[in-house]
Amino acid sequence: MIAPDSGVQGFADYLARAGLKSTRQRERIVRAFFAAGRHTSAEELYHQIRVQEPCIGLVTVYRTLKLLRQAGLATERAFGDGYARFDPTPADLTHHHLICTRCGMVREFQDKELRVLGRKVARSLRFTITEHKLELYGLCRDCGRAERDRPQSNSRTARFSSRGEARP
Amino acid sequence: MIAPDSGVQGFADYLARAGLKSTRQRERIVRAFFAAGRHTSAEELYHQIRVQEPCIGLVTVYRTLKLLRQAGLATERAFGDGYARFDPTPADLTHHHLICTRCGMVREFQDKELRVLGRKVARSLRFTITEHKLELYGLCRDCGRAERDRPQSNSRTARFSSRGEARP
DNA sequence: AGGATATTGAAAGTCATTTTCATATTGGAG
DNA sequence: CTCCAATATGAAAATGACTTTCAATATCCT
Repeated sequence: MIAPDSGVQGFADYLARAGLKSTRQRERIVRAFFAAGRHTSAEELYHQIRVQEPCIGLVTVYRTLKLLRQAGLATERAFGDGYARFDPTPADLTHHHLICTRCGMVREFQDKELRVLGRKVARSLRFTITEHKLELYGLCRDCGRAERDRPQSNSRTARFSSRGEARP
Repeated sequence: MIAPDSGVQGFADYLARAGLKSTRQRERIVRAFFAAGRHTSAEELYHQIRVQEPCIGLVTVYRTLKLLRQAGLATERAFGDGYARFDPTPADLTHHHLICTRCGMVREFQDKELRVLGRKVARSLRFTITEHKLELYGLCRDCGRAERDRPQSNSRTARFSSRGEARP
């Protein structure tokens, strides 16, 4: 595990190393990012920050998230709802996702064996892993039951979920 | 393994079951999809089909791919280059991806243990799996070496790759 | 301080994908 | 076979997440 603010510090280090400047906006965005938990979208971050600090642009949020990714501190995900979601990378290494294609719920799980296996395979192919994505799509318990009762819902545009993911 | 045309047949069944109509366009698109191999984008399919059959719209390709997904015959992927890619679902169950974030190369690999483990975990969470995604992001051998020689390339817009993935 | 260099945000642009809508096709009922 | 209601099609327009442009501003090295 990693201490709460080490991500913020890590980003500062990255900026220094890369000869980039540290600004008030970047600091606020990065702090909000690490405080926000997981599966955060750019827009969500933007609105959270705007509450206390209206003078910040969505553009800068996007740019800072890109930097976080380049620094290896953020992992980008795509669950199929059209938004890019970001996770702090350390968490990334310890959890995976089950995504219900019916109700959109995202459930996390951990499995050490899976992680170890993944690394082993990658190493044997001489690949240096920086990010993981294990995503299993299917039906959660409730939706699985519902589907068995009333099969073949021919609903239009069953585009995975759409906004509002279920959080633990 | 599954016979070459069983996917096409499976789609016909799906249409019948769902009360949808079978058309010349859908047939051509689905046939092309199953013939195309893996990681096919909508645009690629479109152009392949246009060669022999100019009277088909990109819109219909998108719509048919959505149906294929609803039928459980296609799996959507997002490697980070901005395109949605589609794989026939049976293949999906037998291979995973290593994606180089520097040169964009996509390499497939298989690992039975990984698959079995994933299923086991999902079952223990009472989740019915329909699709898999194990994607490992990092540096391929060549890029890993290059990166060690000339570290911290602060290049603008290192947005994963961009078009033209490497195929085996 | 002073100035080269990087950063910001508003507005405009991009681009894959979706929606609209008028026209055409399908397939079951009669 | 013919009708016709329901479904499909495609061109054009819309959407919407994300990026680029550019003039104004902030950072930090000396």
